[in-house]
Amino acid sequence: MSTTGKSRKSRIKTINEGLILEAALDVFSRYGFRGTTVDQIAARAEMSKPNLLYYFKSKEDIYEAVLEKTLAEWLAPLTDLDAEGEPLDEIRKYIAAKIALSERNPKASRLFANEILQGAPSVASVLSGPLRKIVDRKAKTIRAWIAQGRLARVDPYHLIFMIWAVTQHYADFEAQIRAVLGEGATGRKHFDIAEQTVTTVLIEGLRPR
Amino acid sequence: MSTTGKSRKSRIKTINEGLILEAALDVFSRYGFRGTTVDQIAARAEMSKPNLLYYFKSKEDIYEAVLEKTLAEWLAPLTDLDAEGEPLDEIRKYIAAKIALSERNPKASRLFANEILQGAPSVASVLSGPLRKIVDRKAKTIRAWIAQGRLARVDPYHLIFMIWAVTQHYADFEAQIRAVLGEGATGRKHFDIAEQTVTTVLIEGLRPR
DNA sequence: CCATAGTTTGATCAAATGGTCAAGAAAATG
DNA sequence: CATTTTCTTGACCATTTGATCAAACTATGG
Repeated sequence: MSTTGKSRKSRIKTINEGLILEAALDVFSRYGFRGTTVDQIAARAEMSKPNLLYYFKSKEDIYEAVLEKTLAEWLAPLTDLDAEGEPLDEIRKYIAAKIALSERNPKASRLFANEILQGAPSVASVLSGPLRKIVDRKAKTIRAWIAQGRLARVDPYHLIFMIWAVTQHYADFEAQIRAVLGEGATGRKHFDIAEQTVTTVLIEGLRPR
Repeated sequence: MSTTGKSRKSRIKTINEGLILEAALDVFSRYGFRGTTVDQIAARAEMSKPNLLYYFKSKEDIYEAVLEKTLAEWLAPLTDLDAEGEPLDEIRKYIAAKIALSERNPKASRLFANEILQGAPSVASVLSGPLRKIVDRKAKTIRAWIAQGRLARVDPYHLIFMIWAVTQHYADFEAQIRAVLGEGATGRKHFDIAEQTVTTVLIEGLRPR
């Protein structure tokens, strides 16, 4: 979509679609698909409901759009795990990237969490298709590292699940973490400690013995 | 309204309240409070909607009841972490207990996850009250273990968060795990590998150095 | 400054939803 | 077995919700 293409988006259209997707992420990430109303999204986007439905035909269309936009970013870091690199370094980098993502865009994480909690009705095919393919590939990489004695003997799949769990937890359970640490526990310092703790335990736990 | 005591519950009442709470856990754990309808709960409980509302005044009443019933069980294992025990053993037991809970009652975990994702509107006071108190106490225990050189130097709070994350992940993200591992990956074997992986990495990662 | 394409909204609709109520059916009680 | 209490439900209600539409408004290119 450039200035010359056949279907150039008007300025207004671009802006409004952006506003809608942003508002939709806000609401869907909190209440899930069924718990969200179109009025809520429209209100957050400061737009009338019919106007919102002028840009997206239905609530489901909005959901699909915001989910797709989010999913790519959310799953990308795993691809960067490099078989040629030093195993513990690669894993450390992966953890750092995922925690950074949780800090920068927690709503994306929660949107995804909500979708999975509800049984992944909209992304089931992505999970058992593309995602599974990447994970299978990376599992092979990890297995190779283990065979070379450069990593502790652990199940590669569950290792990946563990990393997902501990990194996304900071976005998904933010409310709980804030309550336990006290409201003052916001900001970068808290994420730094989190990353350091997670990294230390996992890396030491994965060191070959 | 009784024979002896001041408020003995009739057989039918006991049975039906149980059916309702079970059905409610089923639906709330999947769709969250806002995404759940009273009709859905009534249908799962094989009961008419007015009849259901005869036992619980409102949707919110049902939610509070099922949440409270679940919360106690869900948070209990942490209490058992014993300052007098061997640190790595205690943590191993705690992990085992939490994973067992995820396997036995994944819906409870998902109910809780949904509540937290939505900002913990109904359990905020529990989180910043009783839960926080327990966690503070256990954090002190962990700190003492570290001071005695019996545990690696990590932040106690984030260690607890890590354990919550990796154990509850198997319940909360079940749909994703099934998709990635293939549908055949159900059953106890898969949970055994999970527990072994999680335990190995965390325990080795926490061994004092 | 007109014409066309793109944008916005008030009014409206059918379906879904949380909740009520009166009246009937079943249990418990004496 | 008569009566009182508990339980159950069909019918109903006010709101909310997803979606539509015609009419009005605005941007923009010629």
